[in-house]
Amino acid sequence: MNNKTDLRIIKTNKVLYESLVNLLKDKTFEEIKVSDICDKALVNRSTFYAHFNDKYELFISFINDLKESLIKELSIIEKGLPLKEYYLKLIEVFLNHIEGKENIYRSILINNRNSIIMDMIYNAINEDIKDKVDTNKPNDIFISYYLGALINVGIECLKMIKMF
Amino acid sequence: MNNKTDLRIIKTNKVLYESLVNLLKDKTFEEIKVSDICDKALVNRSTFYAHFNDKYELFISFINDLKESLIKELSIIEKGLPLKEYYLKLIEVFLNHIEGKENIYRSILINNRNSIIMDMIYNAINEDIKDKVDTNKPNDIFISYYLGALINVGIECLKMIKMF
DNA sequence: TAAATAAAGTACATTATGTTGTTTATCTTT
DNA sequence: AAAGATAAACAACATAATGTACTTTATTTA
Repeated sequence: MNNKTDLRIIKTNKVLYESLVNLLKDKTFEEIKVSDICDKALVNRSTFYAHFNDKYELFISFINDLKESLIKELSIIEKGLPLKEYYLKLIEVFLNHIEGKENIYRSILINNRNSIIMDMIYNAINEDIKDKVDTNKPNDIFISYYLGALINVGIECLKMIKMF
Repeated sequence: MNNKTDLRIIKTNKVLYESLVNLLKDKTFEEIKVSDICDKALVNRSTFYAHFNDKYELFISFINDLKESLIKELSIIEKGLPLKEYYLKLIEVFLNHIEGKENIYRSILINNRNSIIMDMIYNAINEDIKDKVDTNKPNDIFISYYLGALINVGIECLKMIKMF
């Protein structure tokens, strides 16, 4: 169950992802049961367990895909920028990223403000910033400050967009 | 089951709180079962359900207590300060608050970076700031920015202190 | 088209939840 | 200090969800 090119595998993974994301619009992650996911995805429960040990694994797998796409988008930022300029570009890239995946992020964040996804964002950006900017500031706390700010603003934007 | 002065009630609430916090040192909140909490607390499971509908209610009740103590500590900040000065005091109060409840916050945040507690902190401070500072900036996003930064720095501090 | 293998289907053991009713222990009040 | 009130323990049960094993069916790949 690890051949990434088999259409059947790709397909069930996809519908399971979609099912989970859709359920997240209405429910907390914790309220969602494996059978809910399978019902909505029209996938047999035993098939689910052939792919994932539990719903957390599904979720994390999904989040990792999100992370990859975020990393890819971050990669357009040049190396060696001074921190301030990097940060400005970062804001742009990050808000675009969220906008592009708006429905997904909203689903996950509205009921949940899910910490796993917060960590994912934090880590993705943190890796990028350490790779690209060489700052001499007392590092982690400094970066943490700006990333906390940025992520929270991202969430706030989502909330606002929701209004309309 | 609502008389807040009955010693029995106070006592079981306390041991349930403590039990949960201790379990959070080793496990994710989601991994913790009601029976785990009861076992560690030496409380019968039916007693648990006499107090709380589920483990979330216990957790939220606990978080609300934390919130109250944070609000109390915030109350020493004067009203009418300009935003910048308010923010400086806020940093001080908040970091002290975390330091005072260090074990609790570490338990909850290490495995979890729990979103419920993040929201609690965010809301407590947000209410305080809106009550005390009258700023004319485009409000929510602005505040969101600084609070995200502040909270993340708090967490980062906890991580660092953990090292020693 | 054949061989490989994923998905569906079925059945079962186990665990966790939530509820109810009874007995025992503890607390409050007078 | 005793009586009445009530919380906690205990026990039993129904239900829901998890996770696993095995067989059959359908799809995919080569």
